[in-house]
Amino acid sequence: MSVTTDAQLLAQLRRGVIEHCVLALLDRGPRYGFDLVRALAAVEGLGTSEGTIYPLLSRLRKDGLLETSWQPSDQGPPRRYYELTAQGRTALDVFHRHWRSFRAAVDEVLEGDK
Amino acid sequence: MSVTTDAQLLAQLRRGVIEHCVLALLDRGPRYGFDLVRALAAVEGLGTSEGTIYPLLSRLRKDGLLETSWQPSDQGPPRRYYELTAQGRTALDVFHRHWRSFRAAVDEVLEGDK
DNA sequence: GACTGCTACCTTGCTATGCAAGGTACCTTG
DNA sequence: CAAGGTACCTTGCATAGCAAGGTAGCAGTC
Repeated sequence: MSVTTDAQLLAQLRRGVIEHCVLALLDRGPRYGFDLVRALAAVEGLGTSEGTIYPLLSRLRKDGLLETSWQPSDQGPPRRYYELTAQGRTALDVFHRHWRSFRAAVDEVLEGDK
Repeated sequence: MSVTTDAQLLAQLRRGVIEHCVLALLDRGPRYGFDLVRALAAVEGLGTSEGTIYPLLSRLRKDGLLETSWQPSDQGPPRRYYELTAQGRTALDVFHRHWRSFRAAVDEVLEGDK
């Protein structure tokens, strides 16, 4: 048992990145939760589920990184749109820097001396 | 409260990567736990503690990715050296591929349309 | 109107795992 | 023998992804 599967491996990688991928997506314009799930699913390795996204969006809102507004839909129930606050944009910038240096660190260890 | 701190941000990033960084380090030769902690601490962003490493090494050993042997030290208590098994090397290769594609996915989302 | 299916929201409970803190023990130096 | 560094390991907590389940609006079909 255990012996990390591919799925688990990716799940672990997503951790701590998804949050900021959501911010990055919202940096391009407002979006609603269900749509974010689809957008992430379209990117290999970032696919996730509603059980991940909704609690995440709640948290980001509570932390003041996102604002929301309900809007009716042409076809279906109303949607809750999320958009970045100034604080959210700052957090995204901070992450951006961290990501670059982190990525380099991992590359360094992985490629090492090969 | 909450509002992810830099430390927490990095901790989340490390998740799912540390495990394979350890494998990568051991791919260059056997090493003991305490030394791995120091080696990781030397890489910006990958610094972690014994409370992380020892349970991790145990798990990897249980999963058959590592083998261990006790060896006396010149100065101090005996050391438990870890080295990769064939299975461990395979796991490292698998991760390597995942990492590259994951890294590209995140870059794509982050850089997006800027 | 009732049924089906899609869209869209959200919550509960489980699990994995990083880490601070604490504990044990070996060895050397004074 | 006391102190300090090295080295091992465990306990308990907090976080966060996710499967599964729940609610409800809307559209099309019979």
